[in-house]
Amino acid sequence: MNYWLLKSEPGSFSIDDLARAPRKTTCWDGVRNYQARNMIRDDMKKGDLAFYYHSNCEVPGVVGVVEIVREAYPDHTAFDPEDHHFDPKSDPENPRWFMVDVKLVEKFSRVVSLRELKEYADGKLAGFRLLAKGNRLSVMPVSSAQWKFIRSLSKGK
DNA sequence: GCCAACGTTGGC
DNA sequence: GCCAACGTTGGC
Repeated sequence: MNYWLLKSEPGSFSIDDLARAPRKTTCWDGVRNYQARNMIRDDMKKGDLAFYYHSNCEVPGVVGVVEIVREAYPDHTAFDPEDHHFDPKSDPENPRWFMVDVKLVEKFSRVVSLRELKEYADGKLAGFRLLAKGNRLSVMPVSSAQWKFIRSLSKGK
């Protein structure tokens, strides 16, 4: 089983939006980066767990856990000219972008903020992709050691 | 294949 | 709102 981190802007779709969604499940649409696409398409498996990360907001950080409940399938929002994520270079015959479905497992009782995670950049979280300079990936792998550590932070304080 | 211009991301 | 970092595009 693999662990992941998924970024979402809470202004667009927050963990509370997910909590209110039918079956607490949503399709993770709108990924338009090839590295992220490849991980979604090739490496994300049903049953994998992912941190839900709020980006571009007042307190960026990890806010909960989701489970991958459906493996990669074409991101249909790329086919819709009305959609914000429309990409004319993707078509149903030869889809360029993919998405998975995720289900809410747990919303943390507190935010594990980016600021807090950075405190461990040279220790427990050395090498964590999220903390790498200039990192902009919206989907990234998390090692099991990193997972356990961040999970323990969420339960502390 | 190079690289400048441009758009996006995302912390602050 | 600013701006640095990065990815993509397209002319050559």
